[in-house]
Amino acid sequence: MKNTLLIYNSLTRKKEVFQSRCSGEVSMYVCGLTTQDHLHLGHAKAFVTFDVIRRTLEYFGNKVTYLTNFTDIDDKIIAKAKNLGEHPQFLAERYIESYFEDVKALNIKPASFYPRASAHLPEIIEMVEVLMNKGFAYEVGGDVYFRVREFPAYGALSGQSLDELKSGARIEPNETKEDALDFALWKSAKPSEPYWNSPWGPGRPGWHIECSAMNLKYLGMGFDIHGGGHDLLFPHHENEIAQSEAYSGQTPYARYFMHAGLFNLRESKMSKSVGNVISLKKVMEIYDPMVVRITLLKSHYSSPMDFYPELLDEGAEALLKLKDFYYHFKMMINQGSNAEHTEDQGIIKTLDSFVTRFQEHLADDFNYAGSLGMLFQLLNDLNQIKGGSKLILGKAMEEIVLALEILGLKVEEDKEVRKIIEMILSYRQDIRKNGKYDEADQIRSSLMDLGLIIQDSPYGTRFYRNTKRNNIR
RNA sequence: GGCGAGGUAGCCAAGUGGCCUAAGGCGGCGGUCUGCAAAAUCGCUAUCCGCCGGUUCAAAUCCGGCCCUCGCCUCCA
Repeated sequence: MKNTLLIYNSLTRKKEVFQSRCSGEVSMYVCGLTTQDHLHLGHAKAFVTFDVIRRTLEYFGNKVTYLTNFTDIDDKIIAKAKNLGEHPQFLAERYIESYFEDVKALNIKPASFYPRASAHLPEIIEMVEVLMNKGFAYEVGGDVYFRVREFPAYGALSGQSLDELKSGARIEPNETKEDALDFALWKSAKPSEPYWNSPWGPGRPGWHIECSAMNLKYLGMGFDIHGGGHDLLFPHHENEIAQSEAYSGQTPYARYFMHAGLFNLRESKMSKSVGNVISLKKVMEIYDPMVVRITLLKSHYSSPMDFYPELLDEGAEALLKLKDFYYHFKMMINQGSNAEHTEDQGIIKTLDSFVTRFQEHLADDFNYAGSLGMLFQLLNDLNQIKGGSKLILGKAMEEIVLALEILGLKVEEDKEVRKIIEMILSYRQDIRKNGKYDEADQIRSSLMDLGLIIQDSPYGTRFYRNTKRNNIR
């Protein structure tokens, strides 16, 4: 693609022209899950965002290496496992499984690798040792801390000086640290806690070091895009930069930092600690997972999103519109003629304009909300045409399918079940021809009770699954 | 206190100097089409982009001031 791709880079707080480390290849890392619970809508927002970013980069002709991690060593996991009388690794494993179920339902493309913190202890320990040798870290009673004052660029990402950070400090006083802002690279194990052996005694890695260690191992310094939720900007990403650049002596750690806006529930961020979480699995019991996806796609990735009661219903209606068009248009093509049609030239023009605008929005900092708007605009335009040649209508369909693919929206489902329903509908069509409307309406109503939408049209009867399960009567 | 984001129709939301007398989604009202239903379609639903000034031939978009909302600074996607 010849589009110049712009990316808002949190490092410079500006949109920049994207240039990857190697032309045609993009390496990206997305801070993944701390495996302590099921996913909620906030996770979905971040993960869907970076999935579309990845798909867009691929669409623009890049080969993308996409990493997302599991932080499966963590204080909360340990605490929760202890509560349940379960081994922390088992607990982590359950949530990893749950994660895979959810991201699959959301049609998030698989990552190239899913590195786990627990599988990278040697790399982590090596990093900490080097940081100590270079004077960037110190040990106190089995704990190792990063010495933030030794790293002059500390605070660059969050736009804060050390003193500013300190004055806002809600940091627990800790006598053992040289500076309140120093953060843990290694934590000594308390009795009965799981541990790994290290030069500083039994313990476990601190929170931030695992991302650095895995990134440096798989992607190397200066990889292209580092993503995550906006809540990770400080301290997590700030600390990652400090420890990675201090360790390697090179800069930058990552060329572009990108942050997805947070999902808020009634004015407070949806996070574990506040407890106002909407479980993704619960939402997906009620709505088609694609409802979640299209809802998240309706606003800019970097904007925060507020939850309100109608939010998902609106997405459900929007998805229905997409599905209805898809099946309607398919029938129209099937019954189209190969002959040229008076509308053909107009359709070509409409398509060209759509493709241009769709791409322009994506190329401008992945404005998928704008692109989705263009797609709906195209649907409205195509609904107005009286017909077209099979060839041109087919081309339009190809563009739509491609657009849906980039946005990761699946509208077609279960081919097997479709055959059975087609048989039923063909019977219904016969009796309709004979004027037996009461029975035909009865069949339609029964199918709708099963969660199907049935639409009679001059092209035949189309059907697809409803997007909201409690619409099922 | 510091840093950041934002205020666009009934709701959500894109647009950030002229293509804007402002996309798109949801909703509402009226018409067309239809065996019915639904979908679709047509018309109407912001003469205006938080407020006040300024710059400019031209501003929702730039500058200054004010008001308000949200997030981060503590574990979090």
